[in-house]
Amino acid sequence: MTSTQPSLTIGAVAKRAGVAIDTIRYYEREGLLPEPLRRASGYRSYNESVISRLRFIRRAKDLGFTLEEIRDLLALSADRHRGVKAVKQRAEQRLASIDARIAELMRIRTGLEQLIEACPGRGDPGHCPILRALADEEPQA
Amino acid sequence: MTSTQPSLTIGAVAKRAGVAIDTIRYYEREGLLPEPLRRASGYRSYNESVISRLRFIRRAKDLGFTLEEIRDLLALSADRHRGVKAVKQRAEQRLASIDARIAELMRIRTGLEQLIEACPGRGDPGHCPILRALADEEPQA
DNA sequence: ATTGACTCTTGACCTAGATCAATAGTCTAG
DNA sequence: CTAGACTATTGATCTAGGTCAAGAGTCAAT
Repeated sequence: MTSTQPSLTIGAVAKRAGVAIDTIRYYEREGLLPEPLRRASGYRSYNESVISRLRFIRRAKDLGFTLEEIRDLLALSADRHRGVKAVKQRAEQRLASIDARIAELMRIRTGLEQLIEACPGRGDPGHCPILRALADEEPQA
Repeated sequence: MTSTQPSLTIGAVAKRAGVAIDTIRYYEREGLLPEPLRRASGYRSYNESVISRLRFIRRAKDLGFTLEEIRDLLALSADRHRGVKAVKQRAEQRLASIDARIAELMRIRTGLEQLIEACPGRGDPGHCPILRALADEEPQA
């Protein structure tokens, strides 16, 4: 209904989407953005849809998707009906890898916290549990 | 007491510490390992202490310290008395940044999980909440 | 003495996701 | 019409933490 073809320049797109011009060209090279129309001069000519696609990319990045995964999501999102199942699967995979990363960080966190609690913060480095844990005096065989 | 100077080659050190030869030379360039003695031939000649230092580096890496932070820790650990306080502070900073990273991942996790739960996994992509959230139809001004 | 394994240095290459520089051409307001 | 802003392409650079290759020299066992 309100579909116009305003022919945005790359600079205008960059400003409205909040990304750098170079990033837009980079995404185009990487296949995350379709090749835009060109003016006679060679200038890229965009319509409004590129703005929402750039926002899609940013949101997906914020959710921890890599650009490669995002390229995949974009392809799936264009596949009516068949795409939805695959998109949900990708999201579930992403969730699992986030959970794994959180668990790993929690494990690290626990170890580090115990060391900090046990360290008096002064005195002989030989008695500092942090340094001792890192050095881990191997037992003399 | 049991201090010998076995004059290890870089290959023997690599094998015993479980790292690649190139990694040892890289750490040396980066200032994480002291420059070792050399034989007349130019071969690096190590004593046992480099093994525990390499283990120190690996453990610190496992705790999420960057090589730069580890270089700092190593310098502090050599500073008797004054070092301990600073080491504890570094560990506390590390803990804080781990906590921040966990919190960020939890936030992402929550958002993603809600989308997954709301997605039926089939049907029209226009109704898939994951795709809708990413696309985020901007309200027509 | 030879041979095969080891080591030396220098410098290039890798991932990911951009960012920047150089040089040339284009657009637009006054 | 011109000045200044904008855009084009190609290719280099950056971070972090290494990894690899080439070419030359060394060591140890036979």
